[in-house]
Amino acid sequence: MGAPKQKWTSEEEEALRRGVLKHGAGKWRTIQKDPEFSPVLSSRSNIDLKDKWRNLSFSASGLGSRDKIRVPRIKVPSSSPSPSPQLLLLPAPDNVAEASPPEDIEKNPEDDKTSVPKYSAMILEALGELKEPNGSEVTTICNFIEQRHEVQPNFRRLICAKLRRLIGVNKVEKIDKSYKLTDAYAKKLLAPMKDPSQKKKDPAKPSKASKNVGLFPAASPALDAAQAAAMKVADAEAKAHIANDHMMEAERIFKMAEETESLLTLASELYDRCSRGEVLTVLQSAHREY
DNA sequence: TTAGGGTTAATC
DNA sequence: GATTAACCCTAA
Repeated sequence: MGAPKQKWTSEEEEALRRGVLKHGAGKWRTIQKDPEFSPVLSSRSNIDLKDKWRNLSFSASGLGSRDKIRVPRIKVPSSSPSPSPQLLLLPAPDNVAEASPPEDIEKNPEDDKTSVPKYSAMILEALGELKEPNGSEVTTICNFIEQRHEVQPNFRRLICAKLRRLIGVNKVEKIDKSYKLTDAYAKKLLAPMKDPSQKKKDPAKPSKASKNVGLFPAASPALDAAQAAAMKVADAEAKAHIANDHMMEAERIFKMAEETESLLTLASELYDRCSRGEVLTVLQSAHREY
């Protein structure tokens, strides 16, 4: 079709990172025009910067690229204020490397059966319970999911992707800007629960409804308990990651404090000596420091 | 100008 | 076929 996709080079990525550090996320035009970065980013528009940053953030939040180490970012409970764009800054690559791979959201082989379709399941759950005749908007779906589950900061985009996928497999249909379960799929879900004749047919076989772990009220208390346990484990893991992040940040601040203190000491010493009439050159001062 | 939703090409 | 990254479109 059009021009081939222009892959971002590591130089461009680095320039973008530094640009965001310098001007903040959201100042794409400023970054793009900054003489420091414009030579590298000349072939990129401000929109490109925004999109790339979004992709980078997306990767770092645990859903990202194949070739990057990803950081799990589970939404912090309401106790933490909504982060400013600055706080959403990606960690430097070095820091990212410290974090454990965030496969736990959707790719943990341990709980594949429940977590792989997790977001899809949440969507289906939401649509199944919202039951809005004209479908539910993405925002409504997201709000519903947010109220019930721990989600990542930018899970909304993933929800959109999942919705498209569900449309593709005929489980969901799109009406204007809203989404609802397709009649066929809704019937399929309800049939095993509602149709008494089906119950009679083969009670030994597990019904389809019982397969929908996490979708609708679980058929067995054991499933309920398993789900609850899985949620708790995921929650604990998320908290551990957050704690780790905070520790790293604390260490960084501590180092900065140390550096600042030594500078302060140096400055006051220089001041003392100068006030005693000593003549100091910059070289002397620098030498003394290092 | 930006954010966010959507589409498409590339890759696995 | 699923996922990711780059690109496009539109509303605010």
